Amino acid sequence: MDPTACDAAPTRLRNTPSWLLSQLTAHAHRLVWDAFSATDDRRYHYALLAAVEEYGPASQAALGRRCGIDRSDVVAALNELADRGLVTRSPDPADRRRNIVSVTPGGRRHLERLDEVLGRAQDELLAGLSADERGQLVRLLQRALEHHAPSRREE
Amino acid sequence: MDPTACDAAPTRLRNTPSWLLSQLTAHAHRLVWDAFSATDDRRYHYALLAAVEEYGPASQAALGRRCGIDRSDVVAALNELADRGLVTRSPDPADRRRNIVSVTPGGRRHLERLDEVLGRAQDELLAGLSADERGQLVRLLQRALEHHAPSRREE
DNA sequence: CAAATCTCAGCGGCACTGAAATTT
DNA sequence: CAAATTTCAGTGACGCTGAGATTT
Repeated sequence: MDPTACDAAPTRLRNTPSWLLSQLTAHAHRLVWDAFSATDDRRYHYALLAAVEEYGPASQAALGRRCGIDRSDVVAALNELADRGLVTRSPDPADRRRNIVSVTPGGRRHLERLDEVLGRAQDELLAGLSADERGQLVRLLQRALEHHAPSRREE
Repeated sequence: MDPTACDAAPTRLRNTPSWLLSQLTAHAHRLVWDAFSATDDRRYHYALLAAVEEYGPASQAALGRRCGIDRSDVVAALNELADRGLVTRSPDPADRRRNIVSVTPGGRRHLERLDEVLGRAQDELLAGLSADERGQLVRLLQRALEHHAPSRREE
């Protein structure tokens, strides 16, 4: 029999939100991985570039909080971005514990390229849904996530 | 500042379906992990028990296809379930390449306990959504997944 | 002193690949 | 022969923990 074939999933799984999320997220990760691998990027790279581009130079801890990335993984991902000249790290004169992370012009251009391939991956991911349904899905996900957001504090 | 605080995510991420899915799925995995860890279970255990319970004794390959679990990971998870007496493996006399996996009475009882704690995890996961919205989310996820389902074949 | 930041070392579930042995 | 099944060894992104050094 065809090894790529797929039988119906058990009813328990098919009706369990966390399982459905897991499955669709696995597809998403494959598609995004494929989209990013052409430039040797990973999801953390995109998230950090997007954060520093939108909010301007920030400390590593602040970037990690915005993106939901662990402090430890922020270090590793920024090392790679800095090695490629897409971001720079400089010590914060006002608080010498911190690094100020900035995006370079090359980093901005790189981010725009990632925007394009990521957009195509989203289209493929949600190809089974209409534009209306995609909007519904996004809003439901955002709403569900709000409930799990830790309390907001100032940076 | 509070290290558990959370600033607003970048606009790019907040509007990217794959990122929203990733984030909510991460919460789901944490909640399900916590729910299952009391009995030393993981998601693969539940999925495989659910599959063999619903469709009756089946080969490992068939179980893996139903659950979307790699053949290699099916082996490891079934080893653990069999060690605990929740499933049994016996060679298929009709096709000696295959093992026939069956759930034991203890396995059924175990599955029911997992159903309960998993249900509570789902409630917590979607606490921000109404019952109506939860239904919408489930249907949208199912629809989106159908587009990625490989062609169906007979077992 | 407590707390925050950066860094490094390491862990473990999960999704996956490749290959060997067996059988159809 | 090709293809399917089981098994094992190994890989790597990802989410996370703990600890140390530095600074506030």
